[in-house]
Amino acid sequence: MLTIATWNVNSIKQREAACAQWLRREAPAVLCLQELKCQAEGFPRGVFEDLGYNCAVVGQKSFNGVAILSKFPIDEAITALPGDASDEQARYVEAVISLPGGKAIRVASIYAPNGNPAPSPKLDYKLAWLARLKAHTETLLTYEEPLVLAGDYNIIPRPIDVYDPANWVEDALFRLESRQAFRRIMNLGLTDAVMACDSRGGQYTFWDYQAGAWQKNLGLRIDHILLSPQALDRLASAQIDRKPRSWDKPSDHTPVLVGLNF
DNA sequence: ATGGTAGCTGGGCTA
Repeated sequence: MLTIATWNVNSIKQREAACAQWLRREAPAVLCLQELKCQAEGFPRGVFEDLGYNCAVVGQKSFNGVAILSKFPIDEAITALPGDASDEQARYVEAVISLPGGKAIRVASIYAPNGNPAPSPKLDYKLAWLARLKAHTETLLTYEEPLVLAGDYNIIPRPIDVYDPANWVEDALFRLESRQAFRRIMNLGLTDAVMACDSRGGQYTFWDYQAGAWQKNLGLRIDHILLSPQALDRLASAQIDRKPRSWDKPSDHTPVLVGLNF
C-alpha cells in the first residue's frame, strides 16, 4: 500500500515537530505540504531527510510555500504552475516519483489562492489561477498515468462540506464562480478521493482558530486529493485524520490521506 | 457591527 497525504501546516517552522511526529506515526510514502511561510533556504530539510524523505521545496518569504516529501526518488520537479511567468506566488510544485519495480506516479502539491475579500482583485487572481490549473491538468491527463493533485484548494465543493452554507455563499471559498472553476477541473475526469470513499458531508479538513470553531466542530472541507482515472483504479482508502488538529499549537488544517494499491 | 486567533514581522497583511 502506498500512502499519499496532504497537509496545510500554516508555517513549517511552527509545525516542524508536529510534522515529524505525524510522519513517524503514519509513515506515508509522500506528503504534500502547503503554507510553509518560509523561503526554501529556511525549510527544515534535515529534519525530514533524517526521517528518510527527499524534499522538493518551493518557498516564499512570509507567505505561501509548498513542498513534496517522498520516501522514493523525486524526478522532474516543476516549481511553478504554467501559464503566467509573472506570477511569483509559491503555490505549486509537481514531481514524478519513481516507485519500486519501474513504476512511477506524478504528484502535485497545490495551494490555491484564498480569494477573499470577494469580489476583489484577489478573487480575480484566484479564478485565473484555477483556470491555469485546469489548462495544466488537461495536459497532465493526456499522459494517461497515475496522477495525484493534492492540496488546499480553498474550495468548499458542496453545501454539506461546510457547517453553515447559507453564511458562506458570498465567501470566495463557496461562491458560485469559485465552485464552477473547481468543477471545470473535476469535469476533466478527476475524482475526489474522499468523496469516492465516503460521500457524506460533515467531514472537515479546516477549522478556524477563532471563536472555538474546532471545539464546536464548525469546519470546512477545502483540502482535497484529486485522482486521475489511472490513480483511481488503484484507490484503496481515503481518510481525514482529525487528530493533529487537536494537538497543542495546531495548524488550522488537518491531514488528508489516500491509500493506493501499488 | 465588531471582534474573535494565528503567523510573519516589526505595521499591516494574510488567512
